[in-house]
Amino acid sequence: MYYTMKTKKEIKKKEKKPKKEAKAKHMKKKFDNFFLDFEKRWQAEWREKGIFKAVPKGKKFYCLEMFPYPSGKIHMGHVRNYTIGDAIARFKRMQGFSVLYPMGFDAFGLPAENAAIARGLKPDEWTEKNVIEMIENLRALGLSYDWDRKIVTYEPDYYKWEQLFFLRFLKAGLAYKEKSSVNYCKKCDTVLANEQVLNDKCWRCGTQVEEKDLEQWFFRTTKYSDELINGLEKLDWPERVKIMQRNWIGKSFGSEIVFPVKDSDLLIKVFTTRIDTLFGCTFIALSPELNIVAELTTQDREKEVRAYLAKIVKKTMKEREEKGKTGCFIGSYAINPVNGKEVPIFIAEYVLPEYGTGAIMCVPSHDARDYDFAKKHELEIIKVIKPVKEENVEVFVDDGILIESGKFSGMTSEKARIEITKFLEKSKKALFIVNYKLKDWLLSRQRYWGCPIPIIYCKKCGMVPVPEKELPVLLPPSDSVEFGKGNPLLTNREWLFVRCPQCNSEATRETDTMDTFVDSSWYFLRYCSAKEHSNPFNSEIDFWMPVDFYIGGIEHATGHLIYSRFFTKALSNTGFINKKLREPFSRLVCQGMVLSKGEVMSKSKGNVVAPDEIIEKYGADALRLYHSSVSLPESELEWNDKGMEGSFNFLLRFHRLLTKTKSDKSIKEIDIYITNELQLLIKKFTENVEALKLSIALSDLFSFIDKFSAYRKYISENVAKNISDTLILLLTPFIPHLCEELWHMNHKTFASLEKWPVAKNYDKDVAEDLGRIEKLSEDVGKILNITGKKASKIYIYCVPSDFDFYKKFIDLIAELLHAEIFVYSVTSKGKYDPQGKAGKTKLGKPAIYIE
RNA sequence: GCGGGAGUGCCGGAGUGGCCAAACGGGCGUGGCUCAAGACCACGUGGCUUAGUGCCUACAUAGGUUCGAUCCCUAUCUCCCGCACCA
Repeated sequence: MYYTMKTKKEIKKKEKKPKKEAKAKHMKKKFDNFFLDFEKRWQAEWREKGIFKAVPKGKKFYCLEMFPYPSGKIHMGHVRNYTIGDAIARFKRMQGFSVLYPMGFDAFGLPAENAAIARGLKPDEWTEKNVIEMIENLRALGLSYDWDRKIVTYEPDYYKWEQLFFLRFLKAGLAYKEKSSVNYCKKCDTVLANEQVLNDKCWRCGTQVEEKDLEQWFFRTTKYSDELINGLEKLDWPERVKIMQRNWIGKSFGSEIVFPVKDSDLLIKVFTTRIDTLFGCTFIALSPELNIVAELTTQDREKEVRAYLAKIVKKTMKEREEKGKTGCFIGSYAINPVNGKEVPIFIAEYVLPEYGTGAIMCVPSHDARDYDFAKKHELEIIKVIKPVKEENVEVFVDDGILIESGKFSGMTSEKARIEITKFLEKSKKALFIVNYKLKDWLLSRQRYWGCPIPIIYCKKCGMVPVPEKELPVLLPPSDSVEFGKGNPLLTNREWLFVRCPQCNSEATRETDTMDTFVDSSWYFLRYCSAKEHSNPFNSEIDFWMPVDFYIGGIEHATGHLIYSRFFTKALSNTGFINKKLREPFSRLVCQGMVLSKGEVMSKSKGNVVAPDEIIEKYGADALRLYHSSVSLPESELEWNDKGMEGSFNFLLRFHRLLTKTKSDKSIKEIDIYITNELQLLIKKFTENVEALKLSIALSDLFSFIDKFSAYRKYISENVAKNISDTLILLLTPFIPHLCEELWHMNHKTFASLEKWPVAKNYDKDVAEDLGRIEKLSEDVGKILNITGKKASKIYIYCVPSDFDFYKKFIDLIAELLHAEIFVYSVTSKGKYDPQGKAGKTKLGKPAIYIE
């Protein structure tokens, strides 16, 4: 009978009985609340003693998390965000910084109002209930906030300042009202800012937005377009956020060119970044929305133009963008100022009314869109740019060398852009211009649950600002308005009708309220002086600002994080805060999402893991540890029940190691070694936390604990105590409750307020010596494991230069290996290696023989 | 289409020129512990090999730079994210 060769392992596997069950027998006992008990106790203790109060003194550190919308219970995303923030706040506090670490609630907003309509609740009651519940949730996590600085944005004490800012911005020309085409969400029954429209849909409910011509309030964010771009350079922010903001602001350098219209006094201005292609311009395209379209339309084309416009009106912006390149000749011709060429004027759906001048010069030879349009409408295509290298493309859109361009032929595109503009500038036909995609911030909302805009409309005086001393304009009580019938503020006549502050005649209030993003654009400033009642800010702001560490989700990259930067600049310019304070957040970190089963946790996907349930089962420390040890803050975090249990088991192990183990017999060399290793741990751990590599810091610490645990019985009590204390302190930012509990057993103080451990010198030689001995015992262990022997005598054959080393540590080795040790120099190997088996080794490693 | 990022073991995820067959955690396997138990401890977990060891093949794929690459460069493929007719 033939048989196939099997590896040792396979044979071994087969021989073994198929046992199991032993493990499965462990019945899950009910959690006995050991951890929960002291977690609650310490939370109460911290609160009673007020140990996390922020006091402006010495070196400061402002640690901030994006405050939550009070939707009810906190979710895993919050836990992740705040666990990281709290670890940093605690770490800095222990390093001796005065730390401002506040929390508040972004309490105004549509969901509260919609809940009111849907469930027959009042927005204020609903919100208040949620705030209370969330505070409880946050407390149960053991976060070290200074709750005295809590902000809730629906409180008049908060929003009255917002109204004051609005009035001053209005005076400074930073706020204005204007009629324009705006995005309107039917479902939310309000207009939306540009930033709140995603792919033509409402960011909140996903409804297709409509365009409406309405009179709306705006903040002049575009005033700071340049500063918003340039300021990014100095900020310690994730590069991707900076890129998103740069793209959003969309600065581009180009030229504005004037095209006179043939047989007319009218002029058409176009914006282009490619004036170098001007000689290739074969038509002009206007946005159908432009006013001059009517004037430029000739009689013979009127019918077609009307028909075309009627067709366009029916399309949404999105459809226009997707469908492509329809257009219509309107009869007039424009004159190219550089060569006098007459070119036809079209209206075309792909020309955006709001960017540049709403009119473009079209060069089908060097622009893909113009090319498509020209093909469709059979227009002339003239090549005026030659590629530097031969290239075989239909439409060459890159820079190259000019041809067929009069005296500019032969120039590079780059040079020609300057020269052509300069040339036309002389006759006032062109100028250099910078264009931005950023638009002003539409801040008014036609809803109830927001900060009222402090304006009054008088029949005689027109628009009148509410006098500052009459602020705040309070939101009328929620039971005095009607919901679900348009803007609820219109339904309360008592609130709506007022006297004009100037002439006392009949007047009405502005019924629009402010976008909730206004509330979140300055809350970080208010934390600095949350208890100040006579002014929005006091001198503490100069101490705490700017925020040193800001953590939150990436979704705010082009919304909140631009608005806040705008607001800081505007407040600085209107004198509310220091002139020099131009940027609110020095360092920004965007934490990754929390995933479950490969997808973002969300109710609709049904993969939500509720933090409060986890806390009930394992305690807050275990949950916090899981969040900080499983992946780096900026990466995504995959939820894993087993991993969660692993974090919990670590707490058990750590607790046991520090409270239940004792030494049998102390060995001096081990004491020295482990103390030395501790120094390395402190150094690396501190560096890693500083660099926000929390999971790496913790994995180093876990390794150290394994080692500490392995040697524990040889470590003298006073050394072990020192190590334990250090470990407790290092872990305090991560698992504060357990650390506080363990610390309390031997000290009267709070671990949370102790000094962060400082590393002493690390001795490499000490580590190397012990490392060699560890390697030796590892080898011995392997041999014993395989042979099943018990070591009674161990022979070590080493090179002559190592002889002294092993001789020196012979007692330690004997102790660790529980055997009699014999050390021989390898020169006499043959003589002392009776079995001839111990000689197979490489330089530097001793040969071992075990009896 | 443009811009950004990433591809490492059964899984999550470190490492970013040699100390790496690869931290730490999870899973799995083998053995120990048989009342400190909600567990714990030891060893193993690419292939072959040895009483400890050594060798080979690996860090998406294909090339290149280098004495030497998971790490640098080039191309390709895949995935994720942001913007999207911005003139």
